[in-house]
Amino acid sequence: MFFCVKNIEYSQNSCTFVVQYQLTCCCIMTVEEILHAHDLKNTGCRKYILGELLKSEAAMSENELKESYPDLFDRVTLYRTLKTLEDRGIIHRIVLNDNTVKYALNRHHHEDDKLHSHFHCEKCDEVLCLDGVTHFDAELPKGFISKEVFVVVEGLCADCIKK
Amino acid sequence: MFFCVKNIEYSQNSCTFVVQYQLTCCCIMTVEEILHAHDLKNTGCRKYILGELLKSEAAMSENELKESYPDLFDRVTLYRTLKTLEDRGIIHRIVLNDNTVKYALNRHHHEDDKLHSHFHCEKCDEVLCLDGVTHFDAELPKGFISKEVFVVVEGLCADCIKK
DNA sequence: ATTCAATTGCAACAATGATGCAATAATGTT
DNA sequence: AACATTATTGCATCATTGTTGCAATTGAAT
Repeated sequence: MFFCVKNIEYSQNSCTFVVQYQLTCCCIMTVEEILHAHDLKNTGCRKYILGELLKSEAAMSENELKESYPDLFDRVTLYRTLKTLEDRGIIHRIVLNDNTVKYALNRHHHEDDKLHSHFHCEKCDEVLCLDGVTHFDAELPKGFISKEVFVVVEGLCADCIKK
Repeated sequence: MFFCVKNIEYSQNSCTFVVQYQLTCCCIMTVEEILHAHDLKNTGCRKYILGELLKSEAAMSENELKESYPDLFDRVTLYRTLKTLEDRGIIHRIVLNDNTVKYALNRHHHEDDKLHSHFHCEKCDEVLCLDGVTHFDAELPKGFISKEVFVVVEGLCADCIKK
């Protein structure tokens, strides 16, 4: 199955991230279309989570997702839906150094990405995906190979410095 | 309070890590002496944890620490002891991308360290502190400042590649 | 040996991850 | 528009981990 966005053809398997990037950043597609593109049913919880994440620039925790409507969905439903969205490559989970977890949309082309870096404000707890240029080099012990690198930069965001 | 190791004087507050580094890597001091240097009582759980971590090159999880003697200490005691040792700067906790936690000795001079990087073997689950040269550069949004950077490199260790 | 503060074990609770199962909802078909 | 089928949801439930209070115990200074 192929579909076309902005005159570029993508197979659904190999390039959904690019499509989604155009979606979320250029607002060409709706939540429903994202789900359809990934062969997922248009259910309430999925629409809600994607809607919230699309509205938010920052990554969101399970609690932050529940904030607006605490009892809209069962805890397990939220948990399973987040897992499904993660498995399908629509969102990713970010594990912070304090052991908490946040979720964010995969707004970019992640397929070949091996470096996942995020910023965590120690004051307001906001988490952002670092989309700018990021370099990482580590000297590994002999014979070791690296596959993926996860980085969390802890610091203060611009808003919190002002205050 | 000052004390002397290898003809170099260190104030206890500012340089305990250096002392400890000499300790653990050069085997000048015992577990008891480490505890004494940090003004901590010589208790069973502390001696056990430090002993296990000193024996092990890799970081250890709570379960790995309990493996040899499952019922030697209460779960809460282990938890609190790990916290004490972390608070005193003797060990550090490593949060992996799968949400699990491991602990390792602060074998190096960590005071000015802002980059904490670890290797996690996806096959055998072993975690090592990356002591070699490690560089990290990230372009942060305008006005943001970074304080600490936590890195986890996921991959395969030499032993697991051979197999 | 005594004393005092620190440490430990136990009970208990919260938060989170995870699974089974029956009820319900979403989509393609008639 | 109703139906059938499969996926999704809510509920019950359990495991694991983080956390605190309190009374009993232990470490080490005297």
